[in-house]
Amino acid sequence: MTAAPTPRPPPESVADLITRARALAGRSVSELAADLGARVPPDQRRAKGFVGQLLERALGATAGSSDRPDFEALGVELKTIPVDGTGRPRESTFVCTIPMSEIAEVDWEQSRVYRKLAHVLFVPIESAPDLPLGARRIGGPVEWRPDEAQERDLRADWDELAGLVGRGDVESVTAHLGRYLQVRPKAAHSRIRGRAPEAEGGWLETVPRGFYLRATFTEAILRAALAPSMIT
DNA sequence: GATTGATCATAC
DNA sequence: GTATGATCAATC
Repeated sequence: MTAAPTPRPPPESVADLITRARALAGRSVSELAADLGARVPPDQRRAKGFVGQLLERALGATAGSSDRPDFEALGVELKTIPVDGTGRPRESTFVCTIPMSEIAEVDWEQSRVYRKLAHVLFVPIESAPDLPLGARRIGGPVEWRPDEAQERDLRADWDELAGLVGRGDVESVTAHLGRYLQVRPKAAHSRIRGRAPEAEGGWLETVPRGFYLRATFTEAILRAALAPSMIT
């Protein structure tokens, strides 16, 4: 029960990272917080990123608030994902903000979405409205790289959505668009403005937006990991 | 009950 | 203000 924060060295390999993540499976948020010398926030409405940041520390993530992968040397991104009792994601998954003012000059392979989703370690977190933050348990990690079909679908979504923003139709982009990827506001509050292209060639001040993965998509990823051999 | 649009915490 | 980490809560 040491209270001093213990700096974790970064994992030396993907296998090392997964081994560490597996060692956390079954443990509760309060147990992990105690190990790291962190206090579990008393009001979970004000603790939205707490578990994700706790896992970063526990696993030795290096990127901090930079736009690099969480595990820079491995090129792996860490995502915690809240799941219900059946393992179904309870929320969409934030991917990245949209660089609206320059999105027209970016193609898929250069995009933040492509880079962020190239290699992800998902860590499910048991979650329910009536389950206190500290009592939530950490699940087994799921390493994921998009397969051919998944990348094709994500790219199609990105082409459509980024295309709309890039050609000045940002105001017509709602969260209804996109099969697996969607665009939603991403800001501290709705009065924040960013700059997006206007169809007429000028600039429009509008709320900053981000790309999110729909829960149907992450559900398929988690489900596939639980049924590794559906061939035959 | 699922989904969309809005919001919260922290570091720099 | 930027980025990171996300979930909340009003609405469909």
